[in-house]
Amino acid sequence: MNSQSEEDYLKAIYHLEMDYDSISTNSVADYLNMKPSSVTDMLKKLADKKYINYQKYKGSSLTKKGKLIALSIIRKHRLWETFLVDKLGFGWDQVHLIAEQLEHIKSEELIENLDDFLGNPKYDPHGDPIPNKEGKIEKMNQKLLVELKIQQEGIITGVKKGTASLLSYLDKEKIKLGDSIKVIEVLEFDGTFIVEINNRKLTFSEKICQNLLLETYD
Amino acid sequence: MNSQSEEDYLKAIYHLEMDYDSISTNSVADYLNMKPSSVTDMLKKLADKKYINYQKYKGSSLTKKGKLIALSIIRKHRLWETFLVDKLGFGWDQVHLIAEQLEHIKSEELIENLDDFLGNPKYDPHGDPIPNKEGKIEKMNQKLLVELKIQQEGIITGVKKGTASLLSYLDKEKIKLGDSIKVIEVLEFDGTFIVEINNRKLTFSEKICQNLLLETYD
DNA sequence: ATTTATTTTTAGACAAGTCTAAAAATAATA
DNA sequence: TATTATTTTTAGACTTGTCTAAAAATAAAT
Ligand SMILES: [Mn+2]
Ligand SMILES: [Mn+2]
Ligand SMILES: [Mn+2]
Ligand SMILES: [Mn+2]
Repeated sequence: MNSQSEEDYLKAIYHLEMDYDSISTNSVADYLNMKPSSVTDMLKKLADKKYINYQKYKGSSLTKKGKLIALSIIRKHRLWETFLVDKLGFGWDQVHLIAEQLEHIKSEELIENLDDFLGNPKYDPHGDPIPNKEGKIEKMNQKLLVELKIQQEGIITGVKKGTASLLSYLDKEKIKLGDSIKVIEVLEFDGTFIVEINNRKLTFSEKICQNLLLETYD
Repeated sequence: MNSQSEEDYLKAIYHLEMDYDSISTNSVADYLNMKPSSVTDMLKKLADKKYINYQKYKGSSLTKKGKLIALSIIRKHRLWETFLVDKLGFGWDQVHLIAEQLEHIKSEELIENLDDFLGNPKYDPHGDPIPNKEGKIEKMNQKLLVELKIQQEGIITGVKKGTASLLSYLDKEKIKLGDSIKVIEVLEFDGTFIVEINNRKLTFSEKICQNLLLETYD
């Protein structure tokens, strides 16, 4: 049985591996708001358990075993988030901290029953794919809006980390996850995007475009 | 913020106070499968926090503050049990251990939304009353079937602790919580009860009658 | 190629929560 | 009441997960 801490570390390393090749001790510390010395201790323990490949001073990576555990925690996290939004009426910007706790509840049966109860959803309220029981997860062809060319289309799947306030703005503009978005024009002067969503033309600042994630059709 | 351990101790003391006047260190240790020395340590901490009245060698009792915390944990426990049975299709005999974990999730809003989602239930799947947000709990006029006189009626609310197998028997006989039960006859020879449930006459051994809890109308 | 800066690990400490073994207090029995 | 048994507390140890401060390794800059 793995502790809550161990699970959070494995999840952190998994997320960092999405963005970087080699995972440094400091990057894990930053991610988890922990001191590097604490991280070193935990990395040693996770390596003992064969959940990560850890070489002193060189960095870490998940083993197959560790990756499966990380994915099972992410599965639970995203299913609980879906429950909180779909069934309990929470907003997508309110569920993360609660799911951070719920993801550690130990019961195989619980999570499978929850999955069925929710209608076996494929995406969580932030548009992130939910891994299946076997740890298979859809690899998203995800791009930032700012990376799209004129006339290119995509489906809104989420926002970048640390931009929760963007969610409220989208809400206010009645823009939801799953909405289709098409680039009409880009102003060279300040990088402003003119886009079309739900048959409406809207103007997005460059900053918004740098933080809005889309799934594209290529 | 109270730890999971502190919450479990407070809940244990609350339950013990239902059955006994003075709560001994050893009784808490037995209840939680812990060593008495560990309990002493925790009792001191809970007393420091003004959650219990603790006097060396004399025993403990919950303060108003401690009782409110215990009741809030019990509220969460019973709401989660209701969720697991009503929404996720668990049996009443499968939910306790999972609720034992879920009861410690920290979020006021979560539990109030869950309460609404479940339709503000008054009783959990074992027939135990669910405390309200303010810590008010219905005092059940609960009796064992064996205590009823001939012609007296009651509503099945649960079974005594440690008799989980009785639940399966009742299930098999299509008897549910909330069913009304009436004593028709008591055989003096062996204490067998003849009762009426759902317009059926049934025979219950004395042992069953000593473990079946009813709410009576007096 | 040295020197300097950064990253990472080690060493040692601490809090929480548990345990065992022994001492002290209380209760039961002779 | 004196002795014995039981309950409860104390003393000291251990594990987990965290921290600070210092040392060691690696990377960057002169
Ligand atoms: Mn977590
Ligand atoms: Mn999410
Ligand atoms: Mn618990
Ligand atoms: Mn219950």
